[in-house]
Amino acid sequence: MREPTFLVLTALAEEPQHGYAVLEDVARMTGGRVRLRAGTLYSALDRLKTEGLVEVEREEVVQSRLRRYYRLTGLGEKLLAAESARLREQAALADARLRVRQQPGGSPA
Amino acid sequence: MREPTFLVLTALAEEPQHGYAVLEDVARMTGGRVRLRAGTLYSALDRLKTEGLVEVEREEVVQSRLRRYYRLTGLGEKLLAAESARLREQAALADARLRVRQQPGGSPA
DNA sequence: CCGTATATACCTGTCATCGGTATATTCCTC
DNA sequence: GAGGAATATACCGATGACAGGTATATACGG
Repeated sequence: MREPTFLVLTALAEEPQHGYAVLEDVARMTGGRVRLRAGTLYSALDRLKTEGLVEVEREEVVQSRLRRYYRLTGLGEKLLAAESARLREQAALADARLRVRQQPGGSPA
Repeated sequence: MREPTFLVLTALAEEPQHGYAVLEDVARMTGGRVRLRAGTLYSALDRLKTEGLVEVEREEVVQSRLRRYYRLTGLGEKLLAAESARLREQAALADARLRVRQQPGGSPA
């Protein structure tokens, strides 16, 4: 799973959101670093829907514009949690190696 | 940066290693989950060398076979540390959202 | 002598993502 | 009321990291 996909799932983890709200949420969560393109977002949502990680919760029409709300499925929740654990583990691996580098001498016993 | 690239940099963080050793190191670090293909590894090393994140430390000939040792550069170290921090932040983001999901009621003031 | 392990390297395909564009409506500005 | 920005969804072509396979050469075990 790549970063944009992970962030889309994260945006939907708390409560259902429509596409444009996800776009803004991701930008806010990352402090403006990640600004998803519309193409990235909607193809990701379609893909995740096909994979059963998200589903359409409801559709609203606000000011003549369609809002399609996506919700994280149970499967999506499990996968996001697993992915999050993997990220933490890899960060820990890298940090441990980098610490040894700064403080040479190999593993301390 | 994708997972294989991150793991290659991590493998080189502690001390220089040659290609095949990186392959085994990554498999060991991930408990066998990630087994890099030779094509993935060597194209990644070439790419990272071009980007200045790794460099060739030395070349040895062991049993008539060339061993090319790669070392993480200072730039590579900085980038790996930054990437590791990013992974931790994203994991924290996802975990926070998932916790709210399990325990509904929004942010607790 | 055949398969496996070590070791590097190339080459083709795939797929997520990027970047741009199209569509439509509402709000704000001039 | 014309033009631009924001909202909202959707399609399309290009890119680039990676997967998977293959080629190469040598050493070792059966």
